[in-house]
Amino acid sequence: MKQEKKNFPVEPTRSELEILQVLWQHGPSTVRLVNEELNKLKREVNYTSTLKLMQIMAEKGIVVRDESNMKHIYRPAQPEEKVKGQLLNRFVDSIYNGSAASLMMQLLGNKKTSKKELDAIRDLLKKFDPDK
Amino acid sequence: MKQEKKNFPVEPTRSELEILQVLWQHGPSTVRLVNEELNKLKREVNYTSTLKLMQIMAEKGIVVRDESNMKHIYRPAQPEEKVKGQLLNRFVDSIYNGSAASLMMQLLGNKKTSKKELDAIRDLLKKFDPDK
DNA sequence: TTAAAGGTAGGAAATTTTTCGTACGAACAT
DNA sequence: ATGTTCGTACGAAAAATTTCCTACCTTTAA
Repeated sequence: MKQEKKNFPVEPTRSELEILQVLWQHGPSTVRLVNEELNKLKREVNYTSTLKLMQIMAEKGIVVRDESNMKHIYRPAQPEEKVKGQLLNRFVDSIYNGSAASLMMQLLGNKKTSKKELDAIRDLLKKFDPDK
Repeated sequence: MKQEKKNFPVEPTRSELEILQVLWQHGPSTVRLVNEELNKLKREVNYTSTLKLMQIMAEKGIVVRDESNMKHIYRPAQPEEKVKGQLLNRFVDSIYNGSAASLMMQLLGNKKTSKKELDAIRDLLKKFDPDK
């Protein structure tokens, strides 16, 4: 086995991340629901493919499942914010050499970041450090 | 072939990204140099493995190589900022549902984001929109 | 001129990730 | 009771990614 029940879970693959997103958005769910969402939002994928992937995720400890009923209910093993934080850290480290400021720079120069978003960011910053 | 010379290049895999990082840091380089950096910074990897990967990247159009000399020189096909911008967009979209503000929030709450970084971010924000 | 060092090309193995077929059990409507 | 629907398990194929072996060419030092 490559990785047991490490405190720090293995990092999700691309497909696994898609599944996590559905779980985050809908809360604990059945495979059926997740699969339907994936087909709706992403690409066409077979039910058993999603099932298999979620089973694997359960093995890896990325999700936890409730088997008390026939329809197993899956939920993320870690809090959403924690997982996202880890992903963000990895991202900043690998792409921006660990510099959050660099990332910000790019974000601000980004066409896709709207005026509204910018304002929201400014507010956040004020709230975070009022004396400035 | 999966993707020709699309204007929008295929997205790099994890390993390919590591190679890009070396190229970004050192400028156009030989396979030898890249391989040495990978071994120094990341994990042990055989010379020909790196070579092969870089050849594949050239095929995909992620990098361009100068074959005029025996020692081929590889360089990123796209400007660093552009590629990073694309990666960032994908990241924000997939993890934060497209909300740069959400990402910021996480960044600010992050232990790893130092005081220094925060100050830098604030400065950036001021420079970006002085009238505020 | 030969051996050693260092380069590329390319096939193929190894690994990881993704997808799906098949088997089989439980629930349910008829 | 029986067939249809809906569920899980699991093996394995398919696809994508990563690694390395081998062949062979060029340069260089002895």
